[in-house]
Parts: sequence; structure tokens; C-alpha cells
Amino acid sequence: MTAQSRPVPGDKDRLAEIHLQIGSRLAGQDHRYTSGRRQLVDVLAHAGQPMTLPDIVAADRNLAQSSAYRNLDVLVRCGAIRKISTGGDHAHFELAEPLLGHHHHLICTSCGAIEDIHLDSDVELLVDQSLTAIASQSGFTPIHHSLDLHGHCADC
Amino acid sequence: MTAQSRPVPGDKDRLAEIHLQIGSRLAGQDHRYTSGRRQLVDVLAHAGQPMTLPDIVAADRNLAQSSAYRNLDVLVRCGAIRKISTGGDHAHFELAEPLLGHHHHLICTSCGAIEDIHLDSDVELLVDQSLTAIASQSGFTPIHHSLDLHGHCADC
DNA sequence: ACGGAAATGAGAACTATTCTTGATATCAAA
DNA sequence: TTTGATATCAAGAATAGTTCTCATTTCCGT
Repeated sequence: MTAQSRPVPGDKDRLAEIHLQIGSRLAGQDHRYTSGRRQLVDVLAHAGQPMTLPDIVAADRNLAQSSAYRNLDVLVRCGAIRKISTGGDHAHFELAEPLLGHHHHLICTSCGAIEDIHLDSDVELLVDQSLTAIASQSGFTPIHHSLDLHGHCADC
Repeated sequence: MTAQSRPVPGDKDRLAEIHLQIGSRLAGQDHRYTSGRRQLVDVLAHAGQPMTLPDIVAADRNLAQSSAYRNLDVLVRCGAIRKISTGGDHAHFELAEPLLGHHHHLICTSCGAIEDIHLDSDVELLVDQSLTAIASQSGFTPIHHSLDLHGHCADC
């Protein structure tokens, strides 16, 4: 077996792995991984960046708006998808961090576009320690943190 | 003059300073600092934490809902107030960072409450440097960053 | 005081999102 | 396979936070 043949999981393998994980998450809450839900995940995984609902239904015309909203909610609640509320007209959705890895966002205040970014792990560690310390002082139980840089993207 | 008499600006002085700053910001955009807008600022300054619109109009019954929304928008656009969109039912509003100082938030995902927190300045510096470096790689022009810790507050 | 621009407040309108409803699909057990 | 219980679906109605309209009032410079 050469390094070429299986260097890292290919896109196809990664997608299969994502579907497996989400399937078991759903099953754990007595939900089914139906084709509509699978299509949502396919669209988000293919885009590689957060999408609004109009984006999503435009990308796959088989998706009904009401079902897409409902299924996104189901997937958010089982931890497969993350909802990003920026204050713009539409919320954005992306695969959750267990699937996509921990990351943050560049948010364009002009056009609303969102891009994923990754921080150095040492900075990440410091931030997490600081936040954890502060939270414990307030009796606050942390779940996750979000760090967004707001500004204008290259196009705006 | 004793240390007691003017140790640091008292609450009254601080509020007067805030009003002055906001007044000049508004004047710079040909807007008036009317009593309705002043009342909004008073309510937010007095609360000391982010408030929703229902919170605000409940705190000062003289404030009409439509005017409050409109004036909050005016104040947000002149940089006096910051709007925080969490994805909950209501957006939150607080005095902007030039008036309140740079800070971050604990956000309770159960009840929606938001509390202000301050990070160590060295961590803050690192984060800012990291974000700036990443932004420049994408041709992104930073305006400000937001760092929120999501979880459950002591009451939930 | 006067004229005009800005602000106000009550309610209507807008729209992203959620809910309702009746039909359809799926699974497990017999 | 059949059956029944349950989950899901899709279309449109309903909800609700926020924004808009407009007639009236306030404010500022002259």
C-alpha cells in the first residue's frame, strides 16, 4: 500500500464517515436518517462554508423549505449541525464541530458572508483556560465558545 | 481635595461623560440627542448588562416600542450602542465598547441571559494578533471581534 | 415667532421561522 | 406479508420580532 493510495481519508470517505456519525446521533434520539436529512448534510458538506436556508434549498431543489427548516432543527438538536445567528436576515448553518473540527469565523458585515478560520492551538488553549476560569467564578457551566471576527470581506 | 471627594469618576460623572460622547457622535451624523434617546442610554447604563427590547421598555414606560427600536438603530449606527444577536427570541443591546470598554459575554443557552466578562489583557492581545494575521491572509478588513462563552448560567 | 428638517408614536406591514394538518413512509413484531 | 404504531413529509397557515408608514409634534437656526 503506497502513501498515494490512502494518504488521508478522501472526500468520499470523509462524507461516509460524517453520515455514519450523524446516523448514530439521530438513532440515539429515536430519529431516522432520512433522505431529506442526508441531502441537507450533503449540501453543507459539499459547500464547505456556512449557508443560509435560501442557499441550501437553492443548492438542492428537492428540499422543501418547511422540511428543510424542520430537519435542520432536528440535526441541530442532535448536535450534527450548528446554527450561526449573525443578526443578518438569515441564520447560517454548518456541520457541527465534532464533524468539522473546532474553528471560528470571519463575518462580513456588508454582505453577510461567513468564512471558516482556524486559530493556533496554543492561542486556542489560552482562550479556553481563561474562559473556563472566568466561568467557574460565576457558577457558569461552559458548553462551547465562539470567536468571530467582524469586518469587510475582500469583495466588499 | 481629598481622595474621597474625587477618587475616580462617580456613576454620575460617568453617565454625564457617556451622554457627552454620544451627543457628539449623533451630532456628527446630523442627528439630535433627544430625550427618548437619552432615556435609552440611561436605561442601558443603569442596567450594566445587555438588555432585550422588552426589558428596556419595561424599565422605562415612557418609551414607545416603535420609537425605541428606531432610536436603538440610530444609536447602533452612530456607534453608541451595540446590538447582540444570539439566535434567541430577542436581540440584546448594550452600550458600545468605546463607552463600556472591550469585553466579552457569557450567554446562557437556556434562559438567554447575557453577562459581561473581561479577559486578561495578554490573552486579549494574543487573540487580536492571531485574528489580524489570519484576516490579512484573506484580504479581510477587521472591525472588531466577539468572543462568547455559551453554556448554562448559575440559575439554569 | 417662523419655516423646515428631524423625531415621535400608534398601528400596519413585513418576513424569517415555526406550527398545523392530513397524507405517506418506515420499522418491528406476529 | 400484514398490521399497527410511529416518524416523516410537504404545503400552506400562523407566529412574532422587527421595520415601516404617516400624520402629528418637537426642535433648531434665522
